[in-house]
Amino acid sequence: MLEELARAGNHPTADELHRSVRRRIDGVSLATVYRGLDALVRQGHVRVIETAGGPRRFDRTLEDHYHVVCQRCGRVGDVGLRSRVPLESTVADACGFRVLGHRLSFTGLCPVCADKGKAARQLQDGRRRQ
Amino acid sequence: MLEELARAGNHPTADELHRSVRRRIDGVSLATVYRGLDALVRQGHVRVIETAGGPRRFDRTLEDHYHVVCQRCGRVGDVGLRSRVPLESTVADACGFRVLGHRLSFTGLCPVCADKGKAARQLQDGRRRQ
DNA sequence: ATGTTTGCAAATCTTTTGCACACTT
DNA sequence: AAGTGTGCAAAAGATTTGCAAACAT
Repeated sequence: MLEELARAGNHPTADELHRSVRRRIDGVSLATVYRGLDALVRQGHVRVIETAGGPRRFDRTLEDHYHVVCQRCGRVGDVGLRSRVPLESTVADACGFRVLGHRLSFTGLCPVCADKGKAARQLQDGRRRQ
Repeated sequence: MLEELARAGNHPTADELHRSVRRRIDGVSLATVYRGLDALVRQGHVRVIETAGGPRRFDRTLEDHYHVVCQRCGRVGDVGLRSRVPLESTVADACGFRVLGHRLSFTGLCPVCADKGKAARQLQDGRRRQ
């Protein structure tokens, strides 16, 4: 149900999803979206993407994969790569914690913002040469 | 100045730092701590640790290193390990973004919480056997 | 009738900001 | 007097929660 609506965006925030859902069923509150997402996450149908310093995003791809976050617009992309992170036992030795998992994400620029950046730089170069 | 006070905890949140600072200089507001930290970060004297789903923490260790976050109490430890993360160009190929960096952290249990967990488990085992 | 699901508004938590006042040069 | 730094209170953004009304069984 909410599952169906999740495809309205690829890695939506609760708020984005709320807007999408609202388009078909009017009067759905943001709280309901949060509660629905929470249920779906608890049932394992949806995964949470915790991006540092940004709203939570939700992902209906369940296979293990990493994410790349655009540092300009926040858009999130998938990175289908098997882990190359140091073994957890190695880390445990290095820090004294009992290590249970890791969290890895990449930062950069999405295609759209990379283009914008390029355009801006060319504009500057132009001005400099005037 | 604030630098000096940062050693009141190892990876303090703004709030923890505020409490520490307050102990010596009374009447310092949380806003001032935030403003001071912001300045120190901009000057490169302090680094920010963005922990997924928790308050920001601040780190006066400037060398590159990773962190391990206790999933029970939020305590943060250092992990001095050189990166073994896939090359950024490899990732870029896999996702279409212009990849500029990565963020890696480990999750687990700090020594204190690991002990608590162990104690709790032993208690349960005891009950089960009664 | 009982239990679950909602919408709404208010509370929460972390961080930022507007503003007036103090302190400096 | 102009500039900087501060406290306070309010705003901000994301998420959660209490509660009463709506719905379902």
